[in-house]
Amino acid sequence: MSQQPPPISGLEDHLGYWVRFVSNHVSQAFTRKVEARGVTVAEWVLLRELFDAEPTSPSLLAERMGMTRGAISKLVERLVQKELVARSLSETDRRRQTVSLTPAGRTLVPGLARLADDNDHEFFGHWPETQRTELTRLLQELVHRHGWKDRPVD
Amino acid sequence: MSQQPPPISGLEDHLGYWVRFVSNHVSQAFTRKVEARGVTVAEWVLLRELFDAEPTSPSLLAERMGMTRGAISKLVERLVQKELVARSLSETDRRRQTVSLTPAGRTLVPGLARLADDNDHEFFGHWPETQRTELTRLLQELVHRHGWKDRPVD
DNA sequence: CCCCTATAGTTTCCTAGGAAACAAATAGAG
DNA sequence: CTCTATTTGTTTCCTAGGAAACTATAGGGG
Repeated sequence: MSQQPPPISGLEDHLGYWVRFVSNHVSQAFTRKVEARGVTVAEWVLLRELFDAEPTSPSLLAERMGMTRGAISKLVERLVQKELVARSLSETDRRRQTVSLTPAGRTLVPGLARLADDNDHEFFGHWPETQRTELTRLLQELVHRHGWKDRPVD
Repeated sequence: MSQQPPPISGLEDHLGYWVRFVSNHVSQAFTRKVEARGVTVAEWVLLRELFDAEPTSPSLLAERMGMTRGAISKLVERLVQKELVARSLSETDRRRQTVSLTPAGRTLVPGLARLADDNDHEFFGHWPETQRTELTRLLQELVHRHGWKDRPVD
């Protein structure tokens, strides 16, 4: 007949809290690293996307990255300013454009990929291989279960 | 004597990528839930903070939440507008203020805590208890190892 | 052909938060 | 006591991205 304490959970009581905690810090660290090369994380993702699938249209990039076309439009414009990416207009359909890496953009990607490797190693490198694999598997399973298709940007 | 393929890692090759992937989606889902109650995630964190440690100063909130004083200033102002939080001025030191929950604010917190519970259950509830505990332990270990003290907001 | 609709990309308006300059108040050295 | 340094909170300026309106173009039914 004792009274229950009111079950008001705290911030730390959720797994989502800890995932976000780690994610934010890992991301912020990566942000600092890439910004030292003059690029944002979203720009890195777009560049890496182009590296494999070039040329592409802004709409496809928007879909693949899970961003709006408006955001992609501005993102591409910034990269054009930095001369890492080039836009070209379709001749058959004048609505369409095509986005591709400039030589400078293509040259930049491997270095950025290395930064991502470093960042991952910095935070997770102390875990045994099996640990990392297991965690990756769990998270991938979650992503697959929910059918999420975008790229995590920001 | 075969040539090595150039080792340019892809986005999915990093554990940080998968952590961010899951974190973003879990967070976005939570954002939608709390916004249906008219608050943002940052506001929820601040309210939950006050619920246990009231009254507090904006500076302390900034420190505990890992945000700038400027951001807290605006955040508190928004919550004052929504009448969930009240500011009061110190009499002994006229620079200082004190922030506390209004009755409406205090009433709101348990419902929001329930939303957080729901959200966590929605994404992680299908895992066995041991799985969740193990993952939480891993992430907490990481947080502790790096001495991170802020609250993950956003 | 003409009109209606759909599509591609852009632009405008809005929000949240960081950085840094700022104002007001206090503390502390002398 | 006074002058300087520090602390507290605010404000201004800036950035990135979403939502939705907008422009230009293409496609398709009649």
